[in-house]
Amino acid sequence: MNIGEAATRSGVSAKMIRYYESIGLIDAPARTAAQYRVYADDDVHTLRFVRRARDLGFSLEETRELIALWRDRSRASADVKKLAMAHVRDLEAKAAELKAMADTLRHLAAHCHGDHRPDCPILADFAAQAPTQGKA
Amino acid sequence: MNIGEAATRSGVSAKMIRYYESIGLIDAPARTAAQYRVYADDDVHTLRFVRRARDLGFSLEETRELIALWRDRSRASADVKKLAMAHVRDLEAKAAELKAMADTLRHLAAHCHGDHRPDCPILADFAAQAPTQGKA
DNA sequence: CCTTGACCTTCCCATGATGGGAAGCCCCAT
DNA sequence: ATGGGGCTTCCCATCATGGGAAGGTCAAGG
Repeated sequence: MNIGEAATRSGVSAKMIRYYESIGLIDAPARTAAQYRVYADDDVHTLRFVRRARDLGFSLEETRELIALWRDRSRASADVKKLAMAHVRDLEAKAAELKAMADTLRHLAAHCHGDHRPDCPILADFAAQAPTQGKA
Repeated sequence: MNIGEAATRSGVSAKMIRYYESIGLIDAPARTAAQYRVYADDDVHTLRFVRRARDLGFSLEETRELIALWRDRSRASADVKKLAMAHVRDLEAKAAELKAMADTLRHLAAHCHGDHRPDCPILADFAAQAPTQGKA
């Protein structure tokens, strides 16, 4: 099949498929005489694997490692689990960070009248002195 | 003061100060005869405002709007609150998304032995068919 | 057989925010 | 006057993705 069909079937855009090939994340497929890339079902399978890893927030480099582990029949499941759990901690840390920002802002907004008056604790906070340390 | 001191005092790197100036987020400061940028206390104040907005996850474009609102004494606090709450929802949505990924992965990892054996439900899930729809 | 349109190819550019580093000038203290 | 640190501009890299141009290809229908 051509790249368009592989894209549709895998959920990875043709643009990205070419890119993944260029960085060596996936193997270069065979070509027709006219240089068209030709994919097999197994390639689509790999692309879906990549898609799933990306959807779960793994970087392309991490995805590269995951593919290697996937291909390596002799790897221990502990290796995979270790990588996965490290990523879980990353994700949770980032989520917590975003949540903290949201909470701070929500708190500031709660004290903002939100009416026609100009006074606003949100901007007042932003404009307050002290970068991080206390004491200007 | 020179850009280095403004950077230290505001918590914004000299590199970023120049960048913010180049995109018109902040005003171009006066220059010495030797083209050195000269900042006043008020400029540091603005830079700290930007820093705070960035720390709370606002994009530079949103920060631009916030500065405009900050400078506009006649704006209604409702305008600020609206922008802030929209951002809070953004942050919370992103946090929830990351949390969902983490939960999914944590769940998969929970079923992974994590020992010397090669079988791993994590990779098995990644390699499973079906992109998003059910049914291959 | 030729046209049309959908598909493919490569190549370059843009995003958003930031950092790194080079080449060259400037300023102050010793 | 010399040295070192700070300043200037300019270009490049990151990370993952999309947009689009210019040109070749293939299949279907007239």
